[in-house]
Amino acid sequence: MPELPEVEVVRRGLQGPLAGLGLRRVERLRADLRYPLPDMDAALAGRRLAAVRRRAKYLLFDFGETWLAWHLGMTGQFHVLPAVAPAGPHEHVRLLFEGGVSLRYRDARRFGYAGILPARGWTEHPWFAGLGPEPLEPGFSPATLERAFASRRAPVKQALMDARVVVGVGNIYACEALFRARIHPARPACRIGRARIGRLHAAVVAVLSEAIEAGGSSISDFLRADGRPGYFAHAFRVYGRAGAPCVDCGRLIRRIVQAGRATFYCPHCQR
DNA sequence: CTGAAGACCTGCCTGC
DNA sequence: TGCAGGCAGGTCTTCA
Repeated sequence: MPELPEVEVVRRGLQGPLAGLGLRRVERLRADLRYPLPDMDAALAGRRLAAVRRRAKYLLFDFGETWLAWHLGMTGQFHVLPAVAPAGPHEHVRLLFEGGVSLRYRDARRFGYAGILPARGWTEHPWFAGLGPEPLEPGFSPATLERAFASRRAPVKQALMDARVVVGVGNIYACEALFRARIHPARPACRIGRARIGRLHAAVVAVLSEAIEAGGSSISDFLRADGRPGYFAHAFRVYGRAGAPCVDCGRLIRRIVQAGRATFYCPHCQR
């Protein structure tokens, strides 16, 4: 499901209803998702949720000294529901807060995963230690892209999706950003000049910001925590549009496969 | 070191 | 209608 905009939209949807609440109990409806689930009840019951944060595509539930990190994988969803609400399909974990509020985790494919981290030093955890800058923070600049691309012969699309270069850019937004920057997705990263790197940086920032503003992209099963869909999918210019006319030049959008992932681009506009 | 491919798992869509 | 096949937004591991 989610790239950075979707995770950020989920974060904002959870922060309002949950921040400040004490956690009573955690129920696991199965022992593992992608990895074995930690004993969240032992680690967190009785603690108060200070805030819901985000790093890359991970949600970080700040319970003071102890944090809960959660990755949604492809199909993970969080829903805030009354504690008495019946379990939805593929519901695997329930966090029961005070006031009859519960947070439910649903995940059809079970690619998601969760871990308990100490608040001090969480950035050293293997999930976070090697990550590149956040794309919407000052640490991400044309200069950081230029450095990261300099030694890379891989196609620029794969370099852009590499979390060591910049976090949060997945398959959809990589395609969209490259279209906006008019760069061919198969061009080797090291063969992109400074001017085009500047355009690509601006395109990444713009497309992610617009997607967050639109509430994320609901392609198949992304839903916000309140159950509403996001609307950015209507704004895709190339993703999922193989055979349809380019919004700029009218020629047909093409689909290729790079490193096992579908790539959509305009062969006329992108060079 | 880099890069490509496979694996994880289920649901949904297409086409026969 | 039924079923096989292909496809899906992310990451991690393995292999060349």
